[in-house]
Amino acid sequence: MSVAAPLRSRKAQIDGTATALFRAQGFAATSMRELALAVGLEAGSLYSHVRSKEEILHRVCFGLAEDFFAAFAAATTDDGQPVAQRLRQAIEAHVRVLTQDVAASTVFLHEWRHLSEPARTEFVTLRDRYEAGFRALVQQGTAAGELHCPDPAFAALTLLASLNWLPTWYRPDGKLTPDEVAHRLAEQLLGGLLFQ
Amino acid sequence: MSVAAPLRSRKAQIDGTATALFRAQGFAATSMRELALAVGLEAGSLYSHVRSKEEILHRVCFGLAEDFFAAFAAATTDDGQPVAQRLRQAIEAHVRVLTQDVAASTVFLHEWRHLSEPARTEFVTLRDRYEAGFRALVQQGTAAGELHCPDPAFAALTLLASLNWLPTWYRPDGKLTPDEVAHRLAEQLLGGLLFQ
DNA sequence: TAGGCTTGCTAACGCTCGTTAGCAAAAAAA
DNA sequence: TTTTTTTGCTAACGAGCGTTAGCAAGCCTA
Repeated sequence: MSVAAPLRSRKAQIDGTATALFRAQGFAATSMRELALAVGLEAGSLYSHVRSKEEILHRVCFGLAEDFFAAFAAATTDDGQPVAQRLRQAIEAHVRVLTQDVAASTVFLHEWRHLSEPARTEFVTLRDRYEAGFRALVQQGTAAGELHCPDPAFAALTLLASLNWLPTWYRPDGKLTPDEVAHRLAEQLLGGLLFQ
Repeated sequence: MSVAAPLRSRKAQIDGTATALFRAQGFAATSMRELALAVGLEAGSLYSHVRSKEEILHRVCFGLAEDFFAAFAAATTDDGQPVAQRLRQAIEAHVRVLTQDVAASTVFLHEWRHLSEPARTEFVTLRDRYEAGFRALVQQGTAAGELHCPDPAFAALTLLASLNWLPTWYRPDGKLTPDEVAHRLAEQLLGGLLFQ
């Protein structure tokens, strides 16, 4: 039995470090030698654990996509409640995934462009399907008279937009817990800023 | 008098083409040879018009920063009106700058990280100062009882966040004019989605 | 017409990139 | 114990990078 068993496998450690570097500098501006140094290996040694640089990006992007879909499904399957409530839960679920791993979220949101085909197209398709889920909720809510907006598709788009800038400013060590951030965001987006 | 005088100077053409490439692929993933090809020159010839690759990025980032400051100032100097109205105008002004040149906006929002010091720090300082302008508006509006939010700083942050995702989805040839987009966004963010 | 700036070319510089081959030690499996 | 797998190293590959030097042709000014 090894005395100091690694908490994470080397592969997971490489993925995590790469994610942090991709976030800070971008995929293209991060070299395998840089990654190796951060992990404590030589450049060539990385390839004992990882097939290529892009494979890491692929895993991060599609891994997070799964997280988003799972969270959305869990938040919206309860059909008993009003649509607005389910939308609120979907918002909070989205924020929770974002805050859970800010680095991975940033990579998911910005670095997927560096995937080569066909992964890139596959990713965009997933992304569109996820957005369609939000759009459907807003549409149902509007139809049911629970929400008011001139254009549900537009509203859904800008709603997600509001959430997806979060990784650029959110700090895990800030004074608000992830759940508080999620709640306030949902409150502000659904209720608006105007006093009424 | 030359028959086919260029509409833009070569330098402006290079800046514009580079901006489009930086937007589509990122600064680091765009090579000077690629840029030269897109402009119709050889790689070395670019340096007759441009000092370095980073100089282009610098011009784009700081140029747009000026645009944002100018638009914000013009939108908020009229002290006669209520704060909420001035905030609405600031939002619409921000959106107008974003939509005016989506490519440059995207570079401004994402690629500034590739500036080297001291330009990078200088840029971040400008960005912070701009955000502080919005924060002050929201704070004044809340103090005046025109806006209701638990945390003005948080609200200002997420307000700008909502706007800054726009370049990722906005299409100039879409069915909404820039002014309509600006108006709807302001409406939705200030009024919220909930029917009330 | 002469001089100097502007614009663009070709060729090359030193450097870094992602990745691979070949080998050695350690760890796990038999 | 022997064998196999895992992990890591060094060295190097071909390619692409940003940038520069040196030169030629075209243009404006005098």
